[in-house]
Amino acid sequence: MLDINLLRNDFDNVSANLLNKKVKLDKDYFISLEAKRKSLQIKTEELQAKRNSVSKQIGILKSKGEDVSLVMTEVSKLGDELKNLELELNQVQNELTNWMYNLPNILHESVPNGMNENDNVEVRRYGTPRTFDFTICDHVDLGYSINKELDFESAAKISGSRFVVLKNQIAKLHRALAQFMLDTHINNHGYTEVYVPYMVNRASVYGTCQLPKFEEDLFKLKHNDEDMYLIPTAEVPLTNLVANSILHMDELPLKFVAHSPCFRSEAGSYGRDTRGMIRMHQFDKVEMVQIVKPEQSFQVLEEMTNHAENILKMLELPYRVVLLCSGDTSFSSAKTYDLEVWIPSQNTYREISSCSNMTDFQSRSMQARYKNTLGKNELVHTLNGSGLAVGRTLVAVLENYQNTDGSITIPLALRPYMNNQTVIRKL
RNA sequence: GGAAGCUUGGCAGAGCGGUUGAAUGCAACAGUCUUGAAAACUGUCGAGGGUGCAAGCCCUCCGUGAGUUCGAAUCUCACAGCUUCCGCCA
Repeated sequence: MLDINLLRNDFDNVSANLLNKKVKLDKDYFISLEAKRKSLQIKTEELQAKRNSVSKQIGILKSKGEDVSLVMTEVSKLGDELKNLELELNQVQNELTNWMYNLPNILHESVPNGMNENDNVEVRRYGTPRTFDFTICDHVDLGYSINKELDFESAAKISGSRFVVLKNQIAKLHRALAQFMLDTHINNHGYTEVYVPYMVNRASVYGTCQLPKFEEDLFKLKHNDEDMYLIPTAEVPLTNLVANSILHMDELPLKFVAHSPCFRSEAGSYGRDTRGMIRMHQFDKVEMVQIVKPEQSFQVLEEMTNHAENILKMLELPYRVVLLCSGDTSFSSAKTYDLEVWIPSQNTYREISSCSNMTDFQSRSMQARYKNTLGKNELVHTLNGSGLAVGRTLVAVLENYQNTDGSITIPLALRPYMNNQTVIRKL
């Protein structure tokens, strides 16, 4: 959530910034609601103060054994008026915070302006897409001809569309990828491994700001009359680890990494990426999260992007780094780099990781703070990045490492995780 | 699923319905002493919000939500979480 004081003091600048995210703020609405809130709050607190002091007087008078009936009748009249005021104030405040929760994060000055993904800026490239001297297959055909180890048919039968069943060598390759990614981030990049719940409560999804705006993207469950949500990314449980806490300066930065399934309803993406396992309701991801001091967050974003890139480098997959333009930067993010891996069958780069600096946007809703050098409580900055999406990495490996005979060469980095197997082929 | 106990500040732990936002201890921070550190001593020290140029003043918060009362950490109800015992279970 944005800082409401930013709007009170500098509405026009905030408004101009958010316009780049294609969000138009209603100034009149905000100003009138704020005015209403202010007068109501002042009146309410005045009455509360009066009630408090009179009640205190009653206590003092009674202890002296004096008569209190006169004061009692005076204060008892306050009751109804106060109750109504409190109710009204509550409504106005709810409306205001609700409105606030629907405003996106402010963009960093280094983010280029643009409408959509066409305006994103390529920052750098790694590797050269391989030239094939035979007709290539996409991962669906490859997986089918390798003993149906990539099995969409079975998944459709037992669950529906946008699910996949992996078997035997490909299932093992999928597992190897996740293990390899985890180990690399733990051993080379200094992250702490965390195992997290795959269902979280409502407060957690509010904490990382997926709610209230993106409810329809989530899978929702009922448990004991309470809403539970399947995590759309491990970012939610990992980041909420520091919700409602005050951290010590020396604890920062916190670096968490988790491997988890992710669940997304993909509402509104009908017809997009229907073939293959690019867009699934359930996919695995290795997620990095960092909790850092505000002044370091943009430096850390560069580092975290490098951490994700290292996985692709070690797998020797061609990719490029893209700085998202204003219109393509997500709701909670101030700045985002996407990593796009080369997908031969589509003859293009496809998103495989997204690294974002959420600045204090999430920490404000989570109340995640640290005691700074002045001894003041200050909101931390939170960052997250995929390191990487395991399913899409599997796609990339299958397609980039395919051979004329339909077999797949296993990347060197993964062989230790595959009993030193070198090739996946039809058995 | 059944039964009992518990839930207070960063932690531990007091708290007869009335100047209690909360004793005390630890931790933390600042200072004195010390070549430096430790110890000792002195002082500061919960969070969120409103208002104000500011100093300050005010409001809210003792698991969560309702209720009783002029007044609730303290009483009532519901729910949740934790601990222990029984049942079931991977």
